Amino acid sequence: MSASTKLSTAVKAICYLAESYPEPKSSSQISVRIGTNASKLRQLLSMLAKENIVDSTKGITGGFILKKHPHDIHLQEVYCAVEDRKAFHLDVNKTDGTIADETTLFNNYFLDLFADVQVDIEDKMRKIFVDSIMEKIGIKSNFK
Amino acid sequence: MSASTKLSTAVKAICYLAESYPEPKSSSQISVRIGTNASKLRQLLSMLAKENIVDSTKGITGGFILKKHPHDIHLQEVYCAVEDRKAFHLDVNKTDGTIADETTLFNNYFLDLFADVQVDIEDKMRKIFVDSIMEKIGIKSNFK
DNA sequence: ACAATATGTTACACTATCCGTAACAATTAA
DNA sequence: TTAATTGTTACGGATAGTGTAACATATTGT
Repeated sequence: MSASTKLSTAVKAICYLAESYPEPKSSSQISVRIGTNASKLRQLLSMLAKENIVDSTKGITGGFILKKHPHDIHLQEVYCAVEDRKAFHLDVNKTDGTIADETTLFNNYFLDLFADVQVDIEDKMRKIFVDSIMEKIGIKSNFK
Repeated sequence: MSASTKLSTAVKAICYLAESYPEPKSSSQISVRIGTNASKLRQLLSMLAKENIVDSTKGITGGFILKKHPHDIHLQEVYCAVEDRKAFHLDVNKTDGTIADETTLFNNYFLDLFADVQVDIEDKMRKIFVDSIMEKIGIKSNFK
């Protein structure tokens, strides 16, 4: 899954869990609602569980429930939870084995620039909370 | 070529042309210098030529020369010259044929957000000029 | 006029990544 | 014990990235 797809899919799932709180929802239930397949969804949700954003229980009555208030979940933490690589990763044409030549200096310059961009994006995402998204979409939260 | 690779490669070529100005350099000369293959490089440089950033001449004594002062070239215009798609494109999980449902609302929200990010990035790039990069790398410009 | 060499463009194979799906062990509740 | 769920891994098909080749076109030098 690409980074941006992971983020949007995870947020969709979180919003659905907020709406249906406190009823646990299975991965297949969520998948039919938000249009992703259940297996990939479980991958995302298990990562969210490790960051204590959702809770998961196995067994017949099991499923996922929201663990954190939508007002306290911002996009950056969702992103970091589901994306192992550096967010919105950007590439440069990597040089061959030769040591610190001019091309390497260029690459380092652009890697620094792209890292800066990365920081900007994360700062932006840190200011956006799930409850504001739900409000815009028109979904009511039943959390707590 | 990925968007970010195109940008960094194009800037490398521009810096090299600024350094060797006004001597025209062939795509193969540039390629051995910056470590990309000549064919892909010609693709980038022909796009830069269409935006009047470089000039190209055919024939035995031909090649590419810089047309614009490094102080007047910012990264955003280089990017737009070499990238046809929207810069730093980000994706959402596109919905199937069904019309404006909840998932579509979500996707539109995230597409808007990603477009915002895009604007931020371009604004950042608009403030960075090639001459400042050359200075940091340690390349002297012989333009004009 | 002709040969040599450059750009500009298209195409192709190879590779890596993305995406949906399946499979299965571990766990839990009825 | 049985059924259903999570958590994880793996796999095939599709898509995109990458390096290279090929060739038409244009231009210079002899």
